[in-house]
Amino acid sequence: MARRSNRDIRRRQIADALLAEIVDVGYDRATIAAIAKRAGLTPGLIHYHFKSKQAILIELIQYLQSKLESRYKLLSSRDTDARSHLKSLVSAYLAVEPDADALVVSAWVMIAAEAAKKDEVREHFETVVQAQTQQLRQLLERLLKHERKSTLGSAAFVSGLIASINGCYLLARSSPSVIVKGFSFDWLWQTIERFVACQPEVAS
Amino acid sequence: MARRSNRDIRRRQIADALLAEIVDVGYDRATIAAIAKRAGLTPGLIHYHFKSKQAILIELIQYLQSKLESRYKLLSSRDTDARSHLKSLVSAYLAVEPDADALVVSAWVMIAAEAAKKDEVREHFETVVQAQTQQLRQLLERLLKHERKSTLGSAAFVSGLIASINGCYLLARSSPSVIVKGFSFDWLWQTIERFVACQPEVAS
Amino acid sequence: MARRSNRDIRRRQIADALLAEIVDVGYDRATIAAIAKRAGLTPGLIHYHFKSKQAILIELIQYLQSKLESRYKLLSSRDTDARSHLKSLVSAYLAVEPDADALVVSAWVMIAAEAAKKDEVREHFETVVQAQTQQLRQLLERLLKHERKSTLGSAAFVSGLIASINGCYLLARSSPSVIVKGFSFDWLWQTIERFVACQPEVAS
Amino acid sequence: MARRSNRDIRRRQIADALLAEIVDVGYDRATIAAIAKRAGLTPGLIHYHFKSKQAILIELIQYLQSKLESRYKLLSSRDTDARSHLKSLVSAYLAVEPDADALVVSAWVMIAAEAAKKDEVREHFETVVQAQTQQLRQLLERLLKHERKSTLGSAAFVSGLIASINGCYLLARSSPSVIVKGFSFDWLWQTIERFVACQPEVAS
DNA sequence: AATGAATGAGCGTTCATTCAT
DNA sequence: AATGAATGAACGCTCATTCAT
Repeated sequence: MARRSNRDIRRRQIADALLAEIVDVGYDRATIAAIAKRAGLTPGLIHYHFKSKQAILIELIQYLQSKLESRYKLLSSRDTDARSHLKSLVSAYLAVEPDADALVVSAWVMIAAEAAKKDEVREHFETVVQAQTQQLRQLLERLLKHERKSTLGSAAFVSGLIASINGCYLLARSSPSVIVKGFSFDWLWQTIERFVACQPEVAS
Repeated sequence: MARRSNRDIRRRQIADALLAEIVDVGYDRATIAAIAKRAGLTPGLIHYHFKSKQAILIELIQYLQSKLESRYKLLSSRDTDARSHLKSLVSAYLAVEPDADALVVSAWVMIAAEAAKKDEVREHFETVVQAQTQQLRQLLERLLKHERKSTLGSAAFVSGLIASINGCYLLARSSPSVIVKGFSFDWLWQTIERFVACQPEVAS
Repeated sequence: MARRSNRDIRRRQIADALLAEIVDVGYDRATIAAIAKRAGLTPGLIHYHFKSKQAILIELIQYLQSKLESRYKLLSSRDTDARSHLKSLVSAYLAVEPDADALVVSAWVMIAAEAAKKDEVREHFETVVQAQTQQLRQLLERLLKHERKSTLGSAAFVSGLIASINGCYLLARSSPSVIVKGFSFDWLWQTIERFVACQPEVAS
Repeated sequence: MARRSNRDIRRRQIADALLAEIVDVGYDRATIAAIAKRAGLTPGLIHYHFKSKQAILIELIQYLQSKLESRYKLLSSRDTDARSHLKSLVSAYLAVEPDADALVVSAWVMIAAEAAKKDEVREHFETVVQAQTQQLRQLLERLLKHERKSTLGSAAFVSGLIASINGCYLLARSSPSVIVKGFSFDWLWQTIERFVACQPEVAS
């Protein structure tokens, strides 16, 4: 009659609490005590489930990646044409729709800053960025093909888009006067439209 | 008889040491002891010249701003046509030329992350971002006018560019595989060229 | 399974250690390390139980107040006539009986000095002084009524008595040659007797 | 042609600055830098004229003693009858007249607190308290003799008065609600009057 | 699985004192 | 006599981590 392990539930709770703390005060200032309190747990239990604070962050990064993936799948099943499909993804990345995920993207840039400092964090962070890049690239190339445009240079363009998304979130927090609400999406979408427009057509 | 004040020299030394520490370990992990050691000073002296660690950061931000300005003036005097002038500025922002300023831009994103957390830092950071935006906008509009294109939407476009620049630096540190050397400049310049190309012409 | 909380025990231990340190070296020179050592604890634990050094002082003030109250209750139950009741209270305030409470009164003046400098400490200190004043006043007026004397001016007189008590303790530490042992009680009691003697009688 | 030494002027300046700082923040929080600034001097010069911070305090105590003495002499030459003479002295101790000396008495209790902690300071402080006691006693006994009252117990009574004066100043700072303006003088004077009234007459 | 007390290294900061000029 | 930079020890406090229960 051994109790069912609640390991996964607890790890999720803790990662969620770290996410919320990062949004509020950043990773460095997110203390174990605060994370525990927010998760409704005790400090000692945190280290029972995670060997270190950094381990929670890495779990969180992977958790965010899985969220991204399921969102991508949801989008894929819903949208029909290539353009609106891509638009949905960019919109999702930027959390245009005001939902709980707005926190996620807001925290993302704080995680990026931490990844810039710690090698192990960077490894996991980079994996997610690469996945994002792949997703965006596939949708963009689908659009280009549909419009009978060349996909030449689309990989590099997409990398820049990902950088821009992160930049928008960084500046939204550090220079809010420059990035007004709704701006990011418009800018990105127009940049994409211009890219598509400027791509040479392919011969049929 | 009285000692000559070396205040400014020391403050510069200390700000430079903080800059170097930020590049290496970020702002939070840049301890006063490490800053002092790097500057060849004793920890106590740091607080003789600065009232707090944050005060050093703010001095550093202003110092970087003045560097930006002098670089802008240098560019203005050198370049002749609007296009190469703008190109030089973007290139300068991205420290394409391999000089000591590469550290500056590399640190910039870490400072942005700190600005995202502390109000007083944000104030000073934002001022510099606004100044960057102004500079870039002036040069872009000069180019547009020269090419007889409309300047409609140039302000918003420039804000996005600044965000992209910051995003490139963030990802260059947190996802280096995505942002290979030289990529950032190319991407930004192409994005600018596409913007110019897509702008409507103005009637003469 | 869960650990039993020893919070109250620890807080008491720490407050007691602060009390002892204040007696020895005063509040300013009572370092967290010294408090911890005296309590047989580690420095870090002090701040686990108290958010700041000042918080320990405030807890100590409240603890001393509760001690005063219980002593007052004990006296009330023991003494019968008004005069000996009052005498007991004054005697208690001055710790005439050589017990552990001698430390309490000796520390009291150091706490007063700190209260003179920090607003939050003053608030709590003042509350205790007001309570002392009330207690003394009630007993004095009971005595006056018993002797069929007017209670006119008794409130002001009692305030002066409280000031005198504090003054005696201050001088007992800073000018011990002036305040010899046992002096304080005699002086205060005679001053009270003279006050009672000089009060006008009331008509029956 | 050696310059006249300004030693005494500087020492006085510094002691005055310490006095002012004590009034504002107490002795412990009176930093050398703040003392220097208030005196219009530089930090290094403080230790040129005094070997330590404590040495300034001791000089200040002696300086205050000399002030007391000159005030006593002034009073002695002005007042005629014993009662008003005594009243003047008590009034002077309490700085009833709103002059610069109000600062002196306000600082006195802070100095007493410091004397309670440091042996060397206590020595000098005690000397002044003893002098005060002598002055007060002489005037009180002159009054008693004039009124043909016994001087029995006057020495002890005066010690208590000095303690009360200090207590009033302590509480005026740490429990201002208990000691309202003007209260101290009235209380002390009434206590003195009652003492005189209760003293037995002497046979002529 | 869970608790929360306990640890201890390290942080930013203060400041009396010293010293080269 | 005077300057003000420099020193270094000590402080209050933080917090990831450990551990007895």
